[in-house]
Amino acid sequence: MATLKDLSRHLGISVTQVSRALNGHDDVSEDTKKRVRKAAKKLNYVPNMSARKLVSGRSGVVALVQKNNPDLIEDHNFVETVTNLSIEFSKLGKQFVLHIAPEDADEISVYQRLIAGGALDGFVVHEPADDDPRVEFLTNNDIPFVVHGRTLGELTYPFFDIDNFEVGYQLTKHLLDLGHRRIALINGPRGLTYATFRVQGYEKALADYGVAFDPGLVSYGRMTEELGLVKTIEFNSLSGKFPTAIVAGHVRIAKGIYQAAEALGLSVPRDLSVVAHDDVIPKLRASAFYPALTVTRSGLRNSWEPLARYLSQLLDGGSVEDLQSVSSFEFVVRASTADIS
Amino acid sequence: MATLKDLSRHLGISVTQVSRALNGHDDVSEDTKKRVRKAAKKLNYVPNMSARKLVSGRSGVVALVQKNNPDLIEDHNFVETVTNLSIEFSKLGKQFVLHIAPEDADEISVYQRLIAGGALDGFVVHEPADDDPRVEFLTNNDIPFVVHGRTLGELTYPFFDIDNFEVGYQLTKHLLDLGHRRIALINGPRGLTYATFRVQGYEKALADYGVAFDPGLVSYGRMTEELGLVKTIEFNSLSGKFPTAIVAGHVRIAKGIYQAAEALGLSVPRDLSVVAHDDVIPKLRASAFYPALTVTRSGLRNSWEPLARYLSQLLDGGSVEDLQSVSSFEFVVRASTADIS
DNA sequence: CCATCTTACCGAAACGTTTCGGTAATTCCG
DNA sequence: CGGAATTACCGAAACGTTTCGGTAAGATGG
Repeated sequence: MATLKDLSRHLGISVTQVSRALNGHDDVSEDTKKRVRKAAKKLNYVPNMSARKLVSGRSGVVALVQKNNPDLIEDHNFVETVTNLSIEFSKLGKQFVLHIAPEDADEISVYQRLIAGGALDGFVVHEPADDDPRVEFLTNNDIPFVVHGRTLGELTYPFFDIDNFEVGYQLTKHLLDLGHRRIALINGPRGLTYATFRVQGYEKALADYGVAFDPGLVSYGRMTEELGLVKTIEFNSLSGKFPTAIVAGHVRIAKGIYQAAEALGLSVPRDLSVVAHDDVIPKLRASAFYPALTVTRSGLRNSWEPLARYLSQLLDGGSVEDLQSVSSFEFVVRASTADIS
Repeated sequence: MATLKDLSRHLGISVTQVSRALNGHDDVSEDTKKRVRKAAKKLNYVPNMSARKLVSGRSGVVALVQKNNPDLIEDHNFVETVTNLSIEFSKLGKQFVLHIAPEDADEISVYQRLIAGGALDGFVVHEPADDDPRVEFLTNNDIPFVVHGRTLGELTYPFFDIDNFEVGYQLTKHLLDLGHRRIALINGPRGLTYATFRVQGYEKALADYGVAFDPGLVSYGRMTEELGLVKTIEFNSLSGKFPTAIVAGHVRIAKGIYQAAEALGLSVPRDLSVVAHDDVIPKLRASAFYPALTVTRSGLRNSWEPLARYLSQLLDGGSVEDLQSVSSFEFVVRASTADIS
């Protein structure tokens, strides 16, 4: 474990110059920089993080805090988020810590405790709600964070999101253009911003086509196959009001809808049109559905790199405006919708 | 961000005494300790990790290093390990970092780099091989680590494992007792210690019953449904040598065997007996198989807590002998085997 | 040629904690 | 009563880094 002092002694120059040389400051001659770098490599020098952190006040560690729950490990979305953020932050030379808080913990106080000791520099906030208390807390306390998605309030923080209003709008519009008028929506969990945006897009499309909004045709829940299955069957029990088309918040939900249709003896797309949003999960290909599923497509995998980068840049003093993006999506028409006009 | 100096000033005693009071040293009066603790709470004092680490040489961070690979996120076992270790280390007040190394990286140098900066205190080694280079490296360099499983060499490190030799032995013996003589084994990946132990147990049982060992009846691979399916069908193409029973290294493999049996028109257990080892994965219940699967059972979930604790205790100077355990398992007889004697 | 600027360097302080060595004041014991 | 032990405290140094303020030596310019 060589230190700066070792290098200094070895090279016959001051610790100051060694430090500045390695950090690329400009009041060190090129020649000295070269010599220092060579010696550092030779002596296998690695900067001591704790010391660096002590003086800079930074730890180089970022975290995602998640309340524990029994289904957490089964939550494919969550697992993918954690794994990929871990990879991306590794690339940026930062440590990414998953901090699981006890199920009954007050999340806010967990953030407080973690930040206070200087053990952590910032956070990634996952699945934000319309009016998210975590975002409010972190903002008020000037704690650096980045959001995967966004809240409905003022956007004073870095985030990466896709245009979920437009997702809801386009999926619904596509069905309206085909003549559908009874269109159901099986959305994500109520209160999460992406679900809110999607239902808003859905409502706007209906309004643009002069179709009345029927709250009975909108349902919310965790985006699983089961949700699609159960809700579709529930829609069926609405006597005489079964929708001719369903917008699904996720390909997984659509899978459940297909199952329900089969159970109910309905044919997709003849009796029921289905569209969904596709996050591009490797093991769940919308194109492999039978009939192939029409989707808005926007790879979740494109979000990890910007998320990690945004937080990193924020910590390096980047300005928030440069660290926000709303990514777009593709519309992929396949075989799961019928023209009934 | 209150510091020790703040507390010292506030209480009118030296920084030294404040530090010692909070750390429970015995040359501080009970009265002072109480006052200090109260003030610490009041001023919302949280020790600065970087400073503490700088002097102690410890960072409070432990890691699991894993080479990236395309299937990593799909690897349920891996994900469960990471999530649960994260939870357990959180409980112990340590940060657990998952460090994903690039696919082409030299794992050893990753360890070296991480440990050198003082950023990490120790490692968890996952899925050890018979003669694991990571274990060798970490041992030689006196870097603290704990192994999930163990290697074949000298056990000079903390580990938590189950008795996989006995797993192999008991599963095979059970089939032998029922009169089976052509018994196949579909094992985990070749070279991993648990797979090695299991095949040794399998061979020993055969030997004890005077049955010749046939290498053609043993196969290795990642423990997936697909492996069970493919290998069973391959066994079938061995003309006239189809086994009457199969030992599966994992319930998932057994699932594939059941599928293959169905495809081949074979009935379990009439035409083919099946036994497996059961890690007790929530979504994969051996008792829900039809026919219900006979297994050796040993919950993977019982390993996280000891693993985290062992590493923690090792870092606190615990002696290795107290930090090793080979856990046992239950034998659960169900309906997947037939007596053919 | 003198003043100013630039280049390349250095010493010392600072970050917040732990710990080593030391010291008064009190208690104990024969 | 006098020396030894015990109790409760403190100052200063140390961990390894960054950075602030300063300084010589040489280059530049009018």
